[in-house]
This record gives sequence, structure tokens and C-alpha cells, in this order.
Amino acid sequence: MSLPHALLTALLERPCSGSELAGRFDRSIGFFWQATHQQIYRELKRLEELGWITALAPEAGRGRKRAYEVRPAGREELRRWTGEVHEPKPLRDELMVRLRAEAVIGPTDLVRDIESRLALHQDKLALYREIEGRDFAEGVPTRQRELHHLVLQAGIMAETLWVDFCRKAIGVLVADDAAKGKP
Amino acid sequence: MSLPHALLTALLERPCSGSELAGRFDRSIGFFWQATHQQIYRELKRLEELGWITALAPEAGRGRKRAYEVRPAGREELRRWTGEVHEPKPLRDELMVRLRAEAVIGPTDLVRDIESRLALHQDKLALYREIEGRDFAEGVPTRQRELHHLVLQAGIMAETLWVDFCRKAIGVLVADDAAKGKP
DNA sequence: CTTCGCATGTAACGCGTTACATGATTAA
DNA sequence: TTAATCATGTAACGCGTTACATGCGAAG
Repeated sequence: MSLPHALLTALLERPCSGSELAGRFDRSIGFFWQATHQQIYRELKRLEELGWITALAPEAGRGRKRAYEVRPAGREELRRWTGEVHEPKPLRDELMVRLRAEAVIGPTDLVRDIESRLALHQDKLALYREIEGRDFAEGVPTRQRELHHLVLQAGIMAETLWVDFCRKAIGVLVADDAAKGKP
Repeated sequence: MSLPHALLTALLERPCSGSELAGRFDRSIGFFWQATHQQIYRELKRLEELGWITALAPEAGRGRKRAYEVRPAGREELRRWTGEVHEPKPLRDELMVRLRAEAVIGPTDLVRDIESRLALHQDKLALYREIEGRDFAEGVPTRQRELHHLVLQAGIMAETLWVDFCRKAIGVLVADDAAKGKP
């Protein structure tokens, strides 16, 4: 389970409050790990109880910002977890189920869904490429920047894959319709 | 949510019992959608209550095989669902979190984890390529076979991506260690 | 002062997971 | 006939999600 460690990482990069974390999880880190504000608050409370993080401005009521920073124990836990060997989660994609379903009961309207996905993946790919050009085109390649670039490249590779796959799938589905005299 | 529709698809391909489904979810369909036997039994009960599937041999006690087949309402539901437009689930990968963590508190032992992943992805890629050679190298390309091939190709593309990415990541991490005088 | 928006929090549900239990079938 | 295995089932927990509630601060 990664959420606590994603939070520790984000808080080490810069201490901040729950709502700010939620905002940051909509961008950089959030491209690869999402979390709602409820998950974040729930987890921050737990991390504080574990002594891994601590609130900067002690005790203020509901509705007041509470910024957190990582304590040594939290940093140590993050180091331990990062060094562990984990099984990668197997692929899990609805689209594959839908393609199998299409094979059994098709033809269906599945191609419209794939066209919609194609557009989304193209958008995301363009966004990642823009970020890459802006943040990694020039400058000193420090360890940290190289690693951040690597993560972004994973996103670019994945979105490229999906764009290619959607095009291929549309090709199969449309050729199929055409062969059936439904152009 | 896809599990019910994955089950409907599998049962349309061939009616069978819960334990057989669990076995099939370890292979073909299971390459892209996993389910434990508990999920499967829970869901089969629900699908029967909904009238989407029906048991073939009516009523036998615990420990007896119960095969199911899809009723027309289930087939109709599957068609409806397959034609729907869904938002693709965003990427979610621990490795990206770990790379960000490495960037903040590194160096860690992360490279060992990535080497282990690399081996697993290479194995899976070899398996998929073997299946492709065995099942799709020759023969008539029917609609169904083309779609099944497409799904397998998604697996091949994804595993290829991971192999490439792991190699690239190892390159960055090792070069980094070397630069730090820790070869 | 009132209203609106933001930061935090509570509650409940659903899918996925793990541990364990029981009834049938098969093998020794 | 006993033991091992298979098929089904029960229970409980955890992360992720959705809906909604409360308290502060700023804008009008």
C-alpha cells in the first residue's frame, strides 16, 4: 500500500497541509498516484499517531490549516519501504474485458468508447510532452531531476502505448464493420 | 466496475462453475482482470439474484459443483455495458512513488526491486509471445480471433514498455551510484 | 453582518483481500 | 475408513469512493 509513503514523499519535498496535498495530488505526483482529500486526512491522522509526521502549528480547531512535516521515524520508514522488493501489480483494464465481450456478443458500440479514450490519451500525452519541454529540456541533470524526468517519461511511454493501441483497436473494429457491410 | 461483466463474458464463452471460473481467471482473461474465488462466488450469487445468470443443475448442497449459464437479460446487460463510454482509470503505480521517494531520500536499495521487476516482465513478455506464436501465427483471422489477438497484443506492448522502462531506470540509478563513487 | 468558499472532518458503502470453515469427492 | 483435496461458503478487514456536515476567513 503506497498512500502513506506517497504522503511522506510529498511532505519531504515540501511540508504542507491536507488541502495543499490534495492539490498537489492533482498534479505531479497525482499523475501516478491519486487520492481524495478524505483519504489524505484519514491517512495524515494515522501518520501522526504513528509518530511519522508532526503538525507544525500545534492544535487549531476545525477549518484551520494544519501543516505537517516528516519526523525522523517517518523518513526512516520511507527509506525502508523504498528499499523493499515488491511484486508489481498485474495489469487490470476494463477495456480488455470489453474487447473480450465484443468478441462474444459483438458488434457493439465499443468503437465510440475507444475513440473517446484515444482523444483523452492524446491530450495527456501532449500535456506530458509540454511539461517535459518546459522542465527538462535544459539545465543541470541532478540526481533528483533525472529521477523526476524518468517518472514523467513513464507517463509519456504509457500514453504513447495507449494512443497506438486505441488506433490499432479502432482499425480492427472498423475493418470488421466494413467487412460486414456496415460502413 | 467490471467483475460482473467479466464473469458474464467468461460464462458466455463457456458455461461453467465458480471454481472453473477461478481457474480461467488465472489465465486468458485473468491476464487483464484478476479475481479471487471469494469475489467470484459472491458475484455469481448476485448475478443469479439479478436474473442475469442461472444455475444449470438446480440446487445441490455445499461442496457440489454448480455450473451457470447466461440468461438473455445478462447478455443484454453485457451488450449495454460494452457500448457505454467509460472514463479510463488513470495510471497508478507504486514504482513511480518509489522513484519520487528515491529522489528525495536516496540513494536507497530501489535498484534491486527494479531488477526483480525487470526479470518478471521479461518472463511475462516471453510467455505472451509464446502464446501469440502458438495461437495467432496462422489460421483464418475471424472477428473473434482478431479481437483476442488484440488483447494479447496489449499485454505484449505493456510488458515491452515495462522492460524498456526498467532498463532505463536501472541505467539512471546505477550511473548515479557510480558518479557518487559507489560502483 | 451575512454570505460564500475553503479546510477539515464524519459516515457509509463497495470492491478486493485474507483467513478460515464446511460439505463433497478421491486416493491410499 | 481415514486422509487429502476440491468446491463452496462465511467473516472481517482495508483502501478507495461518495455524500454530506461543520468551522473558519474573506468579500460584499
